[in-house]
This record gives sequence, C-alpha cells and structure tokens, in this order.
Amino acid sequence: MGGQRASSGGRAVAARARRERAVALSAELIVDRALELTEREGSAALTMRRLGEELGVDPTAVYRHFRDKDDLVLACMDRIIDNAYASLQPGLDPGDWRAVLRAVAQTSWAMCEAHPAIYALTFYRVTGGPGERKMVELLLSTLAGTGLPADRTVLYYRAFIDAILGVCGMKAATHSLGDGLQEKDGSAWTRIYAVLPQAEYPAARAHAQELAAVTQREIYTTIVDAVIRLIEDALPT
Amino acid sequence: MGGQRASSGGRAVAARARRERAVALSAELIVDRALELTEREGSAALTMRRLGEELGVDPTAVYRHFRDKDDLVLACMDRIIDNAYASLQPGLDPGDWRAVLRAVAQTSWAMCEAHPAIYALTFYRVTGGPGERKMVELLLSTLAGTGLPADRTVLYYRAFIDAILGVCGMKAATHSLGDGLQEKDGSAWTRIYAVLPQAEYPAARAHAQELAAVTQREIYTTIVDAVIRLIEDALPT
DNA sequence: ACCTGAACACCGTTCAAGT
DNA sequence: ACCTGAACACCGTTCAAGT
Repeated sequence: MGGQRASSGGRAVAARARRERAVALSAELIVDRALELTEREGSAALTMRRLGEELGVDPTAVYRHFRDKDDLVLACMDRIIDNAYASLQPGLDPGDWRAVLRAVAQTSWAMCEAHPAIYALTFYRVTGGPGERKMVELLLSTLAGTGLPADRTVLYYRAFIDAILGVCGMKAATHSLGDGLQEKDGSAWTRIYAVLPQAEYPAARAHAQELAAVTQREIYTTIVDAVIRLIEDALPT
Repeated sequence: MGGQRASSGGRAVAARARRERAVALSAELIVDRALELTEREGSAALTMRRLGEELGVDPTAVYRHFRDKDDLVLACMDRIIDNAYASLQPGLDPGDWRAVLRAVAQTSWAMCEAHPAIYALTFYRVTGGPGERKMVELLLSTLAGTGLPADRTVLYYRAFIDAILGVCGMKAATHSLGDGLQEKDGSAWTRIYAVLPQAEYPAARAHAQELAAVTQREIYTTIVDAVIRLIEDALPT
C-alpha cells in the first residue's frame, strides 16, 4: 500500500512505517517489533536506531517506555517465556513430575532455537516478570509435590533450571554468532581435532568421527536425564 | 618514574606506558596485558583503545598480531585454559576418572571466578588452541579408559563439558554485569519472589527462604554429581 | 504527555602515510 | 616489517525543544 519505490533507504523505511503505524506506541508494541526484528535479522539488528525505524518513530521514543536497552531486552525474554508457558500449560499432568520437567526442558530448547538473540542476551538474567514467575511456580510446585523437603526441592529446582539455561544459552549464543564464526566453530572437530598429531593426541584422533557426529540435541537430552535421575534417587521412599 | 604530574589523562598514561615498554610488541605480551586489564577492571574495559593505552602503543597496532578483537579474546581464553591445565596436571591419577572429572570441574569454576569477562565472552566458543586441545585429550582419554565404547565416551564427554561450560558461563556472565545490574538480579529472590501474592504463587512463597539461601556452588556440585552418576550407571560391568 | 532531533561520548576497524 | 593517526560507520543515551 502506498509504496511507490521498490528500493528504500532507512529514511524511506521510517517514513513508510510512520505512515502505517495506526496505533499508539506502547511497551507491548515495542516488544512485538523487537521480537520480529531479531527473529528475522539476528541479534546484530537489535539497535535502538533500527528498532525506531521498525516502529516508525524516532529511536529515542523507546526510552519513554523502557529505562534502557537492558530493560527492553528483559521484557522481550519475559514475553517469550510467557508464550512458552501458555503453550505448555494445557497438556500438563502436575502429578507426573518427570513429564513436567521434560516438557519444560523441551520448551526451553524451542525458545533458544526460535529466539537465539534474545535468549543469548538474557539466559543468565532474572526478568522478574509474569512469564518467569509462572514458570518458577510451576517447577517449584511440581518438585514440592514429590514429597522432597523444602531445601532439596529448591536445590534440585535450581540444578535443573541452571543446567537447562546454561546449555540452551550456549546453543543460543553459538546460533547468534555471525555466519562466518558459526561455520568456523562448527567445523572445528573436523578442521582441527581430526588432524591433530596422532602421537600427542591419540584419544582425540581415535574419537574424531564420533566427535563430529554427536548432536547438541543428544547432549542436551543426556544432561536433562542426568538431573532427572539424580532427583529420582533423592526421592523419599 | 619520571612522571612529573600526579593526575594523568589517557594521553599521559599512553606516553608513560610507551616509555616503560622495553620489549617488542608480541601476541604473548598483548594477551598478558589484556588478561591483567580485564581482571583488574572488568569486561567493559576491554576495548582496543584501552588495551593500546595499557601496552603503550597505538590501538591499531594490536591488529598486526590478531585479525580482530574476537581472535584476541579467543587467544586470551586459550591462555587461561592452558594455565589451568598446567596447575591441574601434576596431581592427577588418570585411572581415577571421577577424580579427574571433579578436578576439571573445580578448575573450570576457578577460571570463571578469576576471569569472568573473558570466560563470559568465549565459553560457547572453540579456541582450537593448545590449552583446549590438552583439556580435550585429557577428558577423552580418561573417559575412554573406563571401557566405554567410542560413541558413549564422546556423548558423556560432551554432556560433562557442556554442562560445566554452560553453568560456569552463566556465573561468569552474571559476574561481568555492572555492579548495579548484578545487585538487581542477585536480590531478585528476596525483592520479587519472596513477596509474590500467596494465593497465586504458593510454592514460590513457601520456598522463599530456601531460594535465597541456596548457593551457586552447591548447585554446580549437584549438576556435576548428576553427570558423574549417569556415567557410573552406563559403565560396562 | 509524549515525541523529535541534535549532540555526546564512546565503539571496532580500515588504510594511507610514516619510520 | 611494523607502527601511527586520521577517518569511517556505527553504538546507547541525554536533553532541550517542539506539539
């Protein structure tokens, strides 16, 4: 609608977006556009100037709704968690704690694949928002339901969530690298480790094929299984 | 010596450093100074301009020894790993795989506490350098020594190292935040979760005290134990 | 009440010029 | 062969001015 030129610099894009923006600027709208932007173009595209362009407002207008960029990025992460919780909740049997933990682990994996830029920026942070609160309550109530004492409930909750966040955060950070670096790091097992001197690195050479073949998904499942098994062994009989 | 003024801007610091630099610029020297700098002043201080000042050379002189900042940061991480390996190696019994894994886990924790800035920037990367190579060889040979088949050796190696890197990376990233944000995130359990509405968040409220009391170290040990136990259960009998 | 736009104090990196 | 220094194309953020 109304776009006469196919090519367009930042100025033209901003002008078009400004024309198309019918609703008032709001925190929700800013988070919407920020998620669209990073999903489409990666973390490098998430700058205040680029976001202003996307919204059709002056870049500094965002500061009317978020204290700073950190505040905005945390709001984006909480939105992602909230959406994930909503898609998780209906099919959950609170009595089956293993199934709940596995569902949360699967959801976290899906989040870091769908939104690597935001995930990588915030996986080690506390959003304190509604999404995070619901997720914390779900996990704590589920683990408490097994009959574990309060201190064990908390310790295993944190072991579970920190292991998950750490591994998914690693994956998200890798995924957020520029294409060149991602390729460079991804090819390391065949490029570097498969050709190390046999005499000095016999084990690396002997396992070169398996090192190149193992998937991040298998590794993640293995770690989740390890924590679940630890909890099983700790349950009161 | 020879500084006549007590106060000094960047220019004066650079001039003094230039006078004091007796040896030629080299990759080793640059890594030395970069580690000193980040250890002393945190990740925000690691800029090419600041590093040039520290070395007493023009900021762009560093580009004669490293392709870009990413290249430099990876070299710093590999140096840290190499030093950690050197301090680890002497007392190690290769036959006691549990002890080796625990020693590596302890070393990784020490690294992310001593060098949070570099650790946070690179924990999800492959350095491909001498330090990393030795660490990979140590872990692979140790796990292969238990009699596990090659594919299991690699799977458990990756589960172990990814769990460790993820959790230590989280800790390092938290530690690298500015003091304000670190305080904000650290106080979240008492500031936010301890005062949630009882009706909506009963489990969070019931565990508020334990959530504030559990330490990162306990959580880390729990995750490491979980992976070690999983490996124990998988060992051929 | 909310948005604009110039301005500030930074970044990493390139490249012609020096020695 | 190695280093310098100006310059380029960016950042996040502040604040006086507009409406």
